[in-house]
Amino acid sequence: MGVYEELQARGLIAQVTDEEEIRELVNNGKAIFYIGFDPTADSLHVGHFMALCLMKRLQMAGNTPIALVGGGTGMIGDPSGRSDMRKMLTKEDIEHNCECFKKQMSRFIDFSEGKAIMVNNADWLLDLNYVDVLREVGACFSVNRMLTAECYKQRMEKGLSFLEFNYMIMQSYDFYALYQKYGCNMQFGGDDQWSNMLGGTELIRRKLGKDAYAMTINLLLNSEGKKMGKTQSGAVWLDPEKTSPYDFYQYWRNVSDDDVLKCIRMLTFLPLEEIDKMDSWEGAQLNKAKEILAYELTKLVHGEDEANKAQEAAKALFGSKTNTDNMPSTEITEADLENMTILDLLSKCSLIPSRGEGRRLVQQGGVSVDDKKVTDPFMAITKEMFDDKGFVVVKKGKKVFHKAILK
RNA sequence: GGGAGAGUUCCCGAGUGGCCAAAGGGGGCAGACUGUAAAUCUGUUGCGAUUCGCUUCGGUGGUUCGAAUCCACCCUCUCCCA
Repeated sequence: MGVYEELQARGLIAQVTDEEEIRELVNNGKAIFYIGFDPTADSLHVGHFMALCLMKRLQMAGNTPIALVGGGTGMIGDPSGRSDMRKMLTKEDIEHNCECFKKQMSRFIDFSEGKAIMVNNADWLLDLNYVDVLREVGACFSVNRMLTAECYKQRMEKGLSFLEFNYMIMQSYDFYALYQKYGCNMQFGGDDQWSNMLGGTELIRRKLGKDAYAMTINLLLNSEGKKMGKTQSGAVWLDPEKTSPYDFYQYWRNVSDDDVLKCIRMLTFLPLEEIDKMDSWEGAQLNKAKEILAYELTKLVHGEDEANKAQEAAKALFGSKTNTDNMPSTEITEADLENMTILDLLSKCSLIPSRGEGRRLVQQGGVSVDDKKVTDPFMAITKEMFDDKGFVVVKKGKKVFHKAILK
């Protein structure tokens, strides 16, 4: 089975421009492909992770990936599939984010000895001359056609600025530039990028009379059709500073039944035969599959050590024994203990956004300290509580554990 | 440039002088039930406090005893015309 068939079997492939040709190139390691990442934040997230995995799979099959960091396109902002305009980032932010991206990427992809290339489109986009670009590539685009593109649909109702409208042209220009510079013959990306990618193949055809190909991968959607990798507090980040390995593990540990297998298939590197066996799992066994998913992903993103720690911490907390070794923790001092109530402790550990929220939690029976339910929002936290072990375990709801360590 | 309309709490969306910290829904959080799932039911959801106070309805001023609600100017967006 070639890598193309594997991608297919994993449910990753969404759309392709020319199946036969792409299969041929990719399976024989002849593809030089690029995937673009716009620096919209200071860390990559789960959506990017899928693209990185795709890169890795193809790289392992002998193809050459080009990771493109969007220092130039980030200045514009991709309107694809969005109903509102992105917040404009400052140049400094973009540069900073690019650096963060580069660091994280090099942990996943092997850039040594020309096995992969990293580029930044700021290098060619920022110096473009407006009139030259209009004459060189602007003439190749039909506004009529562009306006019918799927990616602008949502914006046709709420408004689309000229700035964002040009995003497609910039991305097309990237492909065109990479084709000439590196012989890049393919572009991959999330399915929401389809229109932008077609713009590139079209431009290459018109300007150079050559064929280039595009392929999109399915977005990771949950059974309700929403993008996965998002929590109420924002994205699930790959940066351990922004989403701890434990939280990362927990996110996947808690996916719904309907989504486990799909996630394992799309995101992990487990052999397909093994995954197919899990297909028939139900009930408690299916719950086991979630554990596998969480462990595998945490291992991929944060390494084996962190994955083990996260798994042990989770097992200990949700199992019977109380192994507190790897629990998220906060240090408090003796001075903090002065007149400290449970509300103070909760906010010290960042478990509540406001004291009112904490009060409510206690009233509804959602807080416990060392396994004893707290009923009084003014319960004093005293030094004696820390006596035997030097820390106290605060539990919020059923799943959030935190260790307060007395320094 | 001319005309019409809109901007409300995390989101959608009611409210058009006092009874409004603001209906309803979504989402979130907590409780029950469970498999750390889903579904369901219950409670809760601006900030601080032991029956109270404080800050919010695009911005700035004004009218009024009192404004999310009325007036003026400004900003942003949508639509129609150019």
